Amino acid sequence: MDKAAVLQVFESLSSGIRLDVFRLLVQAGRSGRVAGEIASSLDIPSTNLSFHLKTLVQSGLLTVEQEGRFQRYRANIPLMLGTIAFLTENCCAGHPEDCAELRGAIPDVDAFLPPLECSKGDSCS
Amino acid sequence: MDKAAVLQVFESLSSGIRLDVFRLLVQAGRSGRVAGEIASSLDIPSTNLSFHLKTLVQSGLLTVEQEGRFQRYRANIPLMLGTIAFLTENCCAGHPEDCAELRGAIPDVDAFLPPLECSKGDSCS
DNA sequence: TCAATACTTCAATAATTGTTGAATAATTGT
DNA sequence: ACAATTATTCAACAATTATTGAAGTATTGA
Repeated sequence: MDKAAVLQVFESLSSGIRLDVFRLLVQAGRSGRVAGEIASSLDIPSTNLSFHLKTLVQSGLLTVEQEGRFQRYRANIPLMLGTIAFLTENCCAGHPEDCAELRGAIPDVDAFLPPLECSKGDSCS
Repeated sequence: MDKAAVLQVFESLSSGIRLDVFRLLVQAGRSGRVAGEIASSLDIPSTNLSFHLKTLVQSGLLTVEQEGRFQRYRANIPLMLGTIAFLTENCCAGHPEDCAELRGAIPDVDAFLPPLECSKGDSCS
């Protein structure tokens, strides 16, 4: 897995619609969903959904299989997890355990989030 | 960690420059790097780098700390890993082991990548 | 205090992405 | 064969993101 592949994965998850689609399909598991089901679940015009599905298939995060006149989409979870492996490669100069530890047990992530972003004009520092 | 936060993480890694910056800092570990070091390592104009660093800090993937006139950036690895936790929530309708298994041991991911994308006009099917 | 250094902000512009409706292709049931 | 269904492609347009150079802020060392 090279940089270009990883970049495609992130690009393909960097849209609210595509993130919703991927999550829906992760939850659907092996049975996946056909395009029309996705469109009605998420209330997205089919023409726009097609655009986003294409992006997700190109990155490899989704697979498609034809079923008569339906197209069945499924999530590719291993690719997702492998993307993290790429990011944590050669981790932590001299303290590789900083990554290793974390790969096993995923902690309470909220503690690592930054404070809420101050939006336009309001004086919070 | 909610959808908006996860989306920001993916948006902030969906640029080649930002992906390079994050990887550089993952490898740097606890010592991080100051902005100027990042700029010269990756050969990016400082004004453009600033733009990308801001994006990464806002998503939480990087932290900044002032050091005299320098700004020291560090990668936030737990946030990265937590993002995956979010994606694999409620996984795999009836077969949760599909995710659970994979969370522990990360497989040969290349096997899950799609065939090379055919670019404009060339007849490969 | 003054000049040099480190970095960021701003405004203009360039480049890329997302959305829509109309047209198209493929498949099924009658 | 025909009409209905499922989904995709295309071209126009809208919206968002990225890049640059000039100007600005803050810190340091002389």
